[in-house]
Amino acid sequence: MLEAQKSDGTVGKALHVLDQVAEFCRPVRFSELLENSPFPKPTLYRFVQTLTNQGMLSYDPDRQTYAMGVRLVRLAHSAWRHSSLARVARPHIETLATQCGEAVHLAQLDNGHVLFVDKCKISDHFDTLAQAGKIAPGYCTGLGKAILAFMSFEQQQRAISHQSFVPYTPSTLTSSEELKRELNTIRESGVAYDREEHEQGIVSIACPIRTSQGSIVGAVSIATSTRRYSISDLEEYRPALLAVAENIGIEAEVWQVPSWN
Amino acid sequence: MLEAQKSDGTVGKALHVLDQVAEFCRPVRFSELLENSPFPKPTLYRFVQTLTNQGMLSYDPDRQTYAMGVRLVRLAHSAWRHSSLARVARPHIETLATQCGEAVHLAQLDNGHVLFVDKCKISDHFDTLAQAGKIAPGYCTGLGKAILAFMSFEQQQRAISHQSFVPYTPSTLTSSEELKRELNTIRESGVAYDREEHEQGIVSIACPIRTSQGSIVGAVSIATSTRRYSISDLEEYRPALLAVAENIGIEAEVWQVPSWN
DNA sequence: AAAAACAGTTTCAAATAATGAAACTTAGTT
DNA sequence: AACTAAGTTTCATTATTTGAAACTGTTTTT
Repeated sequence: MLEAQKSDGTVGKALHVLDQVAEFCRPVRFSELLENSPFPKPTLYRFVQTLTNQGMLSYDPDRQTYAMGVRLVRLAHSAWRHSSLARVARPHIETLATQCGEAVHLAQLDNGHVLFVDKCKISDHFDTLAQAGKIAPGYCTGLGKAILAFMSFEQQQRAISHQSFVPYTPSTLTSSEELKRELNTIRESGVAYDREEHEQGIVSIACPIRTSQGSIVGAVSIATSTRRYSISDLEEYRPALLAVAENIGIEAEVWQVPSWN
Repeated sequence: MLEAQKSDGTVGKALHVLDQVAEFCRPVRFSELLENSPFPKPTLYRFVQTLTNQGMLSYDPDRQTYAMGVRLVRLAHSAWRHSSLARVARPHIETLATQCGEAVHLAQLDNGHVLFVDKCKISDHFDTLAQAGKIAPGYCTGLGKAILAFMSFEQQQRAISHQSFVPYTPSTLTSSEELKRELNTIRESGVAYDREEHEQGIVSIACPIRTSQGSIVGAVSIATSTRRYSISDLEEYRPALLAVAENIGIEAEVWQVPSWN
């Protein structure tokens, strides 16, 4: 499912180990890593040692487990400031969140997955940091579909092939054919919906953030609970959402946020 | 000043390049990197290529610059959840921030530098994410001195040797001797002060977060502006601060947050 | 317009570091 | 005490990294 090392030598392999540890979403033992690893025991062992030395992993001697290291949060600070849309988009999504009183999300795509780079919800403003960096699937979220719909054909093919099509809820799209049909609709209308496809009771309206040349850099969405509003209620914010996405796109271009085209 | 690769082979070198890029605090050209690099041109070139392939760096073709890549924010999400004090400390520092109405900071030490892992200020709650992962010097911040004061002798020596002793303000301690004297005082009193040593007009009171075995895991501080309060006003919050630090220490132990002892 | 300077990229043989089967050392069971 | 599983080390083999030098393309100077 996840892969990234076509032929990037030792460094690529070591980074793959980092991904593996991250995927566990909890501190993990060496033997657990070994089971899911393409590398033989001593090789994996040395990678883990090196990464720990380097502060990319941290080792808990009591529990004998490895977790992601603090050095990453230092490095990511810089990433967040310079390579993500978040810094540029922050004021825009704050305004939008205040305006509609719902959770506003901002995402980029990272290797086929929707990467949340910022979140803004007026009622619980302390959740932000815990959310940034979180990943969600591309095929069953508003943000993901909005991004996928506006990629170039080759990128889209590649990204679609990375999707797992796990049926999270009854409304989840479960095949690349269904997804492609939906993406065509989205490309025409300019807006994507999440109709409880990822989580029961959560719906959202999302739209792509693009540069003036039309290259996709990310997506914004407004999410809400079905207990409060329906999809059609969210329609109300459509113009505001589109306007925000456009403004972010323009600013991102000026600030030269890297896109993937 | 920064170093981390004793002998960690190719992977260590590649990660050193990442650090280099991060240090620039802005998108950087290959040639700029080369000037500050211990590696010969083709070697550095290949590292940068590999890291870009891997999404650890991102390349802007228009400006021909490299910046930290989005993959880092994904990886750091996991780091923040599992290796940092932040998750455990969050409720405690929120309470403290509400109580005193000033900015509360949480830090760990990363290679001799104070690494902000969380920040909580009631009046501008959207600054959090932008702050997490930021680094500050250890010798001239309340948080840094609180951590340094309670390290083992060997660690302290190593950490002190990493300090630059740049005189940010007239009150900055500018030699290891002065710093060591101050650290002794702090070790006795259990509290560290920043008397406008890093930034003119900003003072803080900080105290260490330790496990029951006495090993240091981080520090909490309350910071304020001299235009509103003086150091002696902050004294008022000393008991609350100490209590919060103790509680975080206890919880961190239960949750097995990795320490550096 | 030619020449020079510069930034970025490729080549290739030598040097070095990574590899993994097997052996070994612990720590935890039966 | 014997057994088992997890973690660590060894070492000859193999594959990757290395960097001087050469090359290409772009910009600046003459």
